[in-house]
Amino acid sequence: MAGREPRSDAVANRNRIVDAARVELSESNGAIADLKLHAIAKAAGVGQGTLYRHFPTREHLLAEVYRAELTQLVEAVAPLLAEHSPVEALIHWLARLVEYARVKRGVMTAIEASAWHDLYSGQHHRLDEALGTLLDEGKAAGEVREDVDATDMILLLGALSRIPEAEWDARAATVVAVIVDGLRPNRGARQPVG
Amino acid sequence: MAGREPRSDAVANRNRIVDAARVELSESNGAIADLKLHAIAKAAGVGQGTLYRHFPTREHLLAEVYRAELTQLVEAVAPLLAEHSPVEALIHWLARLVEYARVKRGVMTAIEASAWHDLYSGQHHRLDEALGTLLDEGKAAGEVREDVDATDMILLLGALSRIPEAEWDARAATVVAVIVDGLRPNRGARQPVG
DNA sequence: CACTGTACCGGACAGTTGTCCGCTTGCTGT
DNA sequence: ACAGCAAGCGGACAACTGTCCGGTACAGTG
Repeated sequence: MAGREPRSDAVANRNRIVDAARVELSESNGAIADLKLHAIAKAAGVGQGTLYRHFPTREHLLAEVYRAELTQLVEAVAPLLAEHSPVEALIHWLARLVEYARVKRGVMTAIEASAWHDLYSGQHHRLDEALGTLLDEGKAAGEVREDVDATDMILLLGALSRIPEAEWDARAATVVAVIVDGLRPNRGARQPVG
Repeated sequence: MAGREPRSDAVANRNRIVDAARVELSESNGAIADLKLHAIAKAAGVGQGTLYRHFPTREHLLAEVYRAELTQLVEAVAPLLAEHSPVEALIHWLARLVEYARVKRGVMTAIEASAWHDLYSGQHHRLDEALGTLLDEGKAAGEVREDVDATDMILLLGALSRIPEAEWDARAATVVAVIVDGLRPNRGARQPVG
């Protein structure tokens, strides 16, 4: 099941690619779309083939660059749940997500794409689990509607990744507020037409 | 303000481009990303330059292809508002949007991109107006929170465009339901952390 | 109808993404 | 040590997007 240890040069190359990406990203000031993969490969001293073998898509690379942030987000769930009610924990967690994304907009892209893509490769991304846990606790407490799952949340939160820099402060909070309010258990008031 | 009448050959070319795009789109069965602009230009018998002059981005072309559908959606607002309460009108309208998008997934892409892009060119897309009207009526009736505007809705509805074909039926309704419920006036229960 | 300017045409071209495949190199067993 | 081999490398290559500009032809004018 475990396959085999990766070769040492493969590991080294992988690290150099991520480092190069991080540098490019900080130099271009977080403009995700401006990442030139060819340039990254060159900066890392590897061929494009190597880059694409390690990171099939630009998003996989992004997710790796932001792994530290994503890990922090995942690990923040447990303490939040210990201290707050499920829904409050979710609200706090989303506030933290927004705060991260405000500074490093790339985080949102990484979350959206990586969690989504991993879903389709049949693996559970840790972020799915984080969101899933928050939602499940909320459902158990009767504070969250039953028909929403982590994937739905990722889809909805994807809206954040398309807020332009200049409007972030004005819109991010509103978008999150609408989503959170929409998670309330449906008391029959507003069923969509059948 | 009106500039000048477009030249006859320009009009003819524009039409042939849209027709060619429609054909390609129906042959590739609605796979938006598979549209090869080069191929469309060739099929229309024009150069790429001509294509790009008429439609600066792939989204502009898409919006034109789906203009009939978009117009129908816009024009459906008034009668819905005449017959239903604002929120019910909105719910019906969204149901209609989902129904369109179920068959022609490209509609969602067209809506998202064109409305969004037009917003930034300072023009009001008709779809913005449609959504804006629905929201404004809802606000006036006290049924919709004050802090949401049409742009927020477009951002949120963008979630629909990223639902994979296979999961459309399972997720579209849920996503819309969450958004609609989230539009309720906030009664102070779930303010995001300040 | 000839004339002129200008809106428009269309393909060449440059930049980027992503794939492919012959060559190289680290690992493993002897 | 050393040989064999699979994992891995890297650049050539193909595909697509979007730009640029010399040439074309439409539409007003005399």
